[in-house]
Amino acid sequence: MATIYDVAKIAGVSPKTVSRVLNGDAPVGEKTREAVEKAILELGYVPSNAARMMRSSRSGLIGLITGAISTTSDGNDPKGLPDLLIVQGIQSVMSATGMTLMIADTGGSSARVPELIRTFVEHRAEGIIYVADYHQHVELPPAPKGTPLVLVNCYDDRGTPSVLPDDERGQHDLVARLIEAGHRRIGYLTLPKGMDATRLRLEGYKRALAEAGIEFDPELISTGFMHDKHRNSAVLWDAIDRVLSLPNPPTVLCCGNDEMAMRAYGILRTRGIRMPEDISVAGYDNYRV
Amino acid sequence: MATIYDVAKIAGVSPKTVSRVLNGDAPVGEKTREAVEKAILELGYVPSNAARMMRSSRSGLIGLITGAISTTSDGNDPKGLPDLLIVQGIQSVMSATGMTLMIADTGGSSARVPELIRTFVEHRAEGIIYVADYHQHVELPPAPKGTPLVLVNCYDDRGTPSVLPDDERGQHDLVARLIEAGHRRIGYLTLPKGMDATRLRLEGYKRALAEAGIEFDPELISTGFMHDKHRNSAVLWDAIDRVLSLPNPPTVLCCGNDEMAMRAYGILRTRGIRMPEDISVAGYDNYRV
DNA sequence: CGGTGTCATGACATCGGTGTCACGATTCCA
DNA sequence: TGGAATCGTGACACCGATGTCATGACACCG
Repeated sequence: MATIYDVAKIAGVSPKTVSRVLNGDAPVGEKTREAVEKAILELGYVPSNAARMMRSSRSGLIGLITGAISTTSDGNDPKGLPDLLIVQGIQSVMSATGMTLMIADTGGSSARVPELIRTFVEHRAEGIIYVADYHQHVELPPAPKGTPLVLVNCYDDRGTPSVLPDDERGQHDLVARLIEAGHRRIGYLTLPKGMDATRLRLEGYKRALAEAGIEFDPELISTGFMHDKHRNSAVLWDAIDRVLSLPNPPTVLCCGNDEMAMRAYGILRTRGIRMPEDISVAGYDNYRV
Repeated sequence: MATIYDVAKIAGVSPKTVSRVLNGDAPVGEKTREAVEKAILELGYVPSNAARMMRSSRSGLIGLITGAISTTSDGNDPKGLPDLLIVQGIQSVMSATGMTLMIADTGGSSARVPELIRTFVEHRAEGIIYVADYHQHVELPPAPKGTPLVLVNCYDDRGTPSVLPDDERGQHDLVARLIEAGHRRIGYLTLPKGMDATRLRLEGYKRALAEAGIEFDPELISTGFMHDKHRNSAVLWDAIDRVLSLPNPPTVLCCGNDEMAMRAYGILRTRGIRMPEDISVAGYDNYRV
């Protein structure tokens, strides 16, 4: 691989002058510049990032750790946000900034995260982003000081900066809108218990009810989704059964994610229930099929 | 960020000895090793890949360019293979080899590929892999010699090594099996014309017929899928209509991808046609919902 | 007991760029 | 017209690792 010295020799100038042509950080004579550019093309010279980085101690790298690549094609996980879309967004911002985004996938096991962080630190990444599969609590090794770490879709105990979906607010707004549309009995098929999103959204649901002066009826709440995807259908059937057989059934079913909403359509239709005449279905998430 | 000199000073040894502890490439005294390891922990020292790379000229990096991340969540593209799965496979091999995989996404525009290749070359990646969305022909800038380039799901004119799905063989085997199962009239709903996969699979279809001594009937072939996803449904309806209204309709419908197969199920059911009593449906692809 | 080999370690050069400083040649302004 | 500012360029050191070679201390062998 050609070096800046090779280019300098061919162009008949000093390496430093070649560097100036490359970076445009100091004036260079017209003829000199042309000679250098010709030599660069001739050799197919590409500067070494490693050498450049050593001197300037700026790597231009941002590390992104995610499980998005290995988990996404299995569309059955309970997800808070489609993480691939997050990655896309980050990617587009990066390319606009001139930084290089290094993406590393956990391959599904979060145990590999520390190892990946270390690799990024070895490369002196100027920042590390960790995008979790779904809204959750995480335990990461302490970020080496000097390298900012940002958590997306998750948070830890150390107060590391994080970007989180506002599940409480989102659910609140949805329910508030349903109330505004005249609904008083709002069934809610939740995500599995124990997930942060589940808890936060339930809080949002309750707050919206409280604000409208409607009493909270725990009978209307049912878990409709499991981590174990094989049992999902049965669980959802049961949950829908339960709320529909109430003496005073809900006029709308609010679903914890869009996949549930899709399935609920099917289940309700199978039972001969018309939408939206008999009951409405609302979903809060972002799922694409 | 701490350097090897800082560690050496604290441990009271020379930098070279620290290097030896890190790499284990020469014997180091027991007590010395302990002192060095203690100093490393104390400083949170992580060796700089850039410096290491300069000396050894081995980057341990493999660059992967793909559009998988930005295009996949829109599940309506005609795909030859689910490229995310390919990326996953590569990732797992890499982590087993101790190499670091740098993934860069094209953000949908293949025009960004040369730029990404350059970035990888600047990082002195030891190999570059380009994974295309679907089986296709591509035109890439010449790979800088010394850096092996591998194309996946695509090929060029320069004879660059590539990994391709064997569409001809796969379709042939599928059709051969259908014939074996007793089918003689095999309808085929193809991918859009002009795609390599379409052409190759059609060849496989014809070869299987020829081998069984069945005459090829162009009436049984119909394009059932468009790049323009808005028109997909209409096109598929028409295609199915056409083949079903033949005087001698097919006993099985072979679909160019699994999405088509899924939709065909729906369309056929809507028309009151039973499967597999009236007609069978077969798909060849790998699509997950 | 001298010579040869292994062990443990350090001095020094080197990888390929860039920051700093120096220097001659112009240009400019008072 | 003389001193100052600017331009164009090169010499040199330096970033942080590691390869090469040298050195001193022992151990072993005949």
